[in-house]
Parts: sequence; C-alpha cells; structure tokens
Amino acid sequence: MARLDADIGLAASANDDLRLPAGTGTLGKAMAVVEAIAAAERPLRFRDLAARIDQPKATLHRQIANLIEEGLVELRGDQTYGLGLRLLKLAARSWGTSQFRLIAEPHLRRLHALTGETVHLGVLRGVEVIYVDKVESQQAVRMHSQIGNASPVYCTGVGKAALSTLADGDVHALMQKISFVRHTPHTLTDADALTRELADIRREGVSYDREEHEPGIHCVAAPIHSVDRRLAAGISVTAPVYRISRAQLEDWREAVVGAADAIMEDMEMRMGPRS
Amino acid sequence: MARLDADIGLAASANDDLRLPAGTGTLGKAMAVVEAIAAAERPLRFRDLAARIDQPKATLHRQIANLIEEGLVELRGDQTYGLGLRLLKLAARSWGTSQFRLIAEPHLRRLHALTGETVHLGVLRGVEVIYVDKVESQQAVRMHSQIGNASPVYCTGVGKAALSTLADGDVHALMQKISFVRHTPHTLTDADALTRELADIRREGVSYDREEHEPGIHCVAAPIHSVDRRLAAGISVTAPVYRISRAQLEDWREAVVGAADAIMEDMEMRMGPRS
DNA sequence: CCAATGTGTTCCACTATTTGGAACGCTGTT
DNA sequence: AACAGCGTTCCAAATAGTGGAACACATTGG
Repeated sequence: MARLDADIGLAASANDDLRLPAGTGTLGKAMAVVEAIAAAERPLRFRDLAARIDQPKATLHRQIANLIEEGLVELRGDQTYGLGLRLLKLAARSWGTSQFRLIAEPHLRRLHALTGETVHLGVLRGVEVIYVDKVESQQAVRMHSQIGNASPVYCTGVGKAALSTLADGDVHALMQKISFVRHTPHTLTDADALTRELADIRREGVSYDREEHEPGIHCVAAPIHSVDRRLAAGISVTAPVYRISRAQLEDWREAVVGAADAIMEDMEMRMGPRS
Repeated sequence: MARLDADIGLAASANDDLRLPAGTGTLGKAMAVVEAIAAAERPLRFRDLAARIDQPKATLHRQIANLIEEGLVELRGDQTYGLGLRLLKLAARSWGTSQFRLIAEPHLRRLHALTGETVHLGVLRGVEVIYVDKVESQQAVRMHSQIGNASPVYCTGVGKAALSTLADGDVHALMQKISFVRHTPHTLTDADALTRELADIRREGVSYDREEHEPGIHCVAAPIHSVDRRLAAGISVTAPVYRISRAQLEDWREAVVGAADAIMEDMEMRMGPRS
C-alpha cells in the first residue's frame, strides 16, 4: 500500500527549528525561508533573513522572489517580509474540509454544552500541538486565531494526551527535540518528569494541565487514538482556576474521555469500512 | 529599490486556475499540486491528481511525497490527499501579525457597533477577494472560516470596491481572467457591465452588492487605496434584505467610506513616515 | 566632496536536482 | 491463470537551482 510516510510529522517537522536543507530539496529550502519569516516576531528585512538562513545572498534572493511570485510571502512596507495571503486562503480551505475536524465538531459542542467552558481539539505536529478547532463561550475578545496556533506538547493537556498515544520509540525521538521552557512554577521541565507523567496518562486515560502553561489556567484532556495511527490528537476542556476547582475538573473527566472515545468511534465508522 | 514585484498578485495568481508551470520552476509546480488538492471538493486520489496535473506519474509522485514530508499535504484514509496542518499553523501566524489587519480592526469594530451588521475586510488577490477579517453579531453557526475564504471580485461589494482602486490597465488584464458565473438574477455577467459599474464606483466612492452573489443578501462597501499601491482592498457592511432596506444601506454609506478612509490614514501614519 | 560601507539586485558558468520512461509489485477482475 | 489498473521505485539525461563576483544605489563619515 501507500508508503509516502506522514509519520505523524515526526520527520516532517525536521526543520520546525528552521534549520537548513531537509530531504526535500528545493521545496524544503523554500519552506525553511517561509518558516523563518513566520517564526520572527518583528518584521524581517532581507539582511535579517540572510542572517538566519545561511545561504548566499543571490540564492536567497531568488528563492524569496519565487515565494513572493507564488503568494506565499509578501513584500510590504517596501523593506520587510511577511507571510502571504495565499496561505490564509489555503488554510481556510483545509480547515473547512478536514474530515477529522468535521467528525469531531459535534462532540466538541456537546462537551461545551455540558461544561460551559472552552473546548479545544488539537493535533500533534512535530514537537507542537496545533489547535484545529475550538468552541468557547462568549468571546469578549474574539480570537479567530487560536485555531491554527501552536503550543508546546509538554505543558498542555492536549499535548500530553496526544503524546500518550505514541509508541515509546516515537516519544523518545520527540523528547530529544523538545526544548523545555518553564512557563509557570508547575511546568514539567525535563524529559524524565514528562515520561513519568505519560505513564500515568496512559494508565488513567486522562491528562491534566495543572497551570503548567499559563498561571491560573488548568484543563482536563483526553487522547484520541486515530484508527490508522496517522494522527495523534487530543481534546480538552480548559477553565480558569478561580471559577473551576480542581475537583470540578476531575468530575468532567468521564465526559471528556467519553467525547474522545465517541470521536474515535465516529472516525472508524466513516473511514474504517472501506470508503 | 525593491523590484521583486508583488504586482497585487496579478501575475502572482497566474495559476489560480491550477494550470501547469509558472515562472517559478520547481516551487510553482509544487504549489500547483497543492492548489489542485485545495480546489477539489471531494477528496482526490493519486490518479485523480495525475489526471488534473498532467505530469508523468513518477514525477507527480515524488512531488507529492515532498509536499507530505513538508507537511503541506497529508495522506489520509490511506488513499486520498488533503491539505496539511502546516498551512493552518502558518496562516494563523500570518493572520495574527498582519499589519494591515491589525490597523483595520478597530475601525471594523466601530463600524459594526454602529450598524449592528456583519463587517468584512477583504483583499484582492488575483481574480478573487480574500477575506482577511470579519466582525459579526452573534454567530449561531460560527464560522471561523469565512476568514481566508475567497469570493469572486465581480459580484461582491469588497471585490468591486477593490477593483476600483486599480489602474485601468490592471483592471483589463484581470477581466480577461475572470470567468463570470451567474449566481443570482442580479449578477453582472460580463466585462462591459462590470467596467461600467466600476466607473460609477470610482465616481461615488462606494460600491454595492445588490443581491449579486447570494439572493437575499446585499451590502455597501468602500475601497481602501493603499498608500504604496501594493494592496487593493475593501471594507463592507453586509445584511439580509428582509431586515435592512436598500435605503438603510445607503444611509450607512458615509460611515463605511469614513471607516475605509480612516484605515488609509492610519496606514499612512504607521507605515508612511519611514519606519 | 569624495571614499567607504552596507544594502539589494543581476549575471552566468557550474553542478546538483528534478525529470520521466520503463519496469515492478501489488490488488482486484474476467 | 492471465489481465488490467494503481501506486511505487530506478536511474540516465536534462533541466533548473546555485553562488561567487560584480553592479547599482543609498547612507555614512572623514
């Protein structure tokens, strides 16, 4: 059958850390440039890019020219580069037609109806979790963002849940690439601590984020094992500590796990029996 | 100064209609594949792609393999291809840091507060308008989508507004590429009609969508001329006919134009004086 | 005022990468 | 069993990307 590994993006994200080549030849180099532009907070100019990319000026210049021509990158303010509109368009299309998201959506809503708190659906990609969907109460400050946003695996509920679905080998490989950053006093800051917690998560079937990413925010999450192991994902209910107690969070445990299981079932229904 | 034309995406979108090569070499071919996958409604299999791409099987196969490796495309259900997660991540980053959007946002909110109806911010890209931001009342069915969504230029308020900011030459070039599709009885279905309406829009400074895209929906829009002519954009207030009369819509005209002008001013403030 | 430095851009011979015809190995069909 | 359709791999040939060097414009400073 189909080789063409996706490998849950383990290898895929080899250059998430914007290093040079990949096994992808020209395309890889082009994407490295895109990633460099995406990674920068302050707008970059040509020389800035040249500094982070380590390629001859001439080469880089042409690569950028191509990226601009393709609408993946844009030249603005007549000196700085930003990501292009084509990405927005493609992402919208991707989001709108993602089978996984479509199947999961009703379950997210149900979970939100039950808890009244924000529900997230996240997928593992390299050493990050990417949020693919979200249902939240009223958004005082709306953030269409969040969807598509990336968070670290090691300090988020979905992140740890997703990790727990991987084989030990894959987990170890990933661990090497994680750079642990302490975000709060509760953040797990090394591979050992994380490994130990993963064991718990595998046994219990739930993971918690106990204010490990943002102070004052905690969550319950459950892993979603995809049928074909091509996807490592998780679902979570997030809430501020001041409103939702640790005990309350644990009471939602069953609901969250239930939702995750329901999503898996629906996936098997609609993808399993030979489509 | 900087060549590296962006050209408002006129040339950029040369292969919006998923034709073969571009002047972009390898990258262009890769993006053609991505675009083909994005364009399809029903999931495509390898042979489907091979049919629409016109490249030798072997070549296409390797291209796809690279795209998968890079996370731009994903192989799912073990036979069909979809767009990859990396696009979501990049788009989110792009959206979150877009200067244009950030500057425009407060004005969109003000306009929404005034009218109570949905406000859109759209940018011209090739023969389409891409919605870059949106403020809406209560979303019964939420659609984070819409943002990033593409609509035709010739039958939307923002589309026509954006067109009106272009030089005649560019407009003509674009017209050639538009394939006019009648969406409602009021849709403009040929270049002549559109050209005539553009003259009105240039004179009046507003454009209307009089149920030209969707029956029962109309809108007022105003063009945003970007300082450096690198961007052709527009802003609009959209409402259902049953609730908002044509007259009411025209009463908002000044507000919409005002908001568009305010956005331009803010842009000049923050980009003009040598940053 | 004219060198000197720091940008961004173009040229073109060299070479690494992409190319695609052909052959292979599946799975399902007649 | 032979056949047909799909997906996958190989490798010589050719194309497309590379990058050192030189150019054109700013801006700086001696």
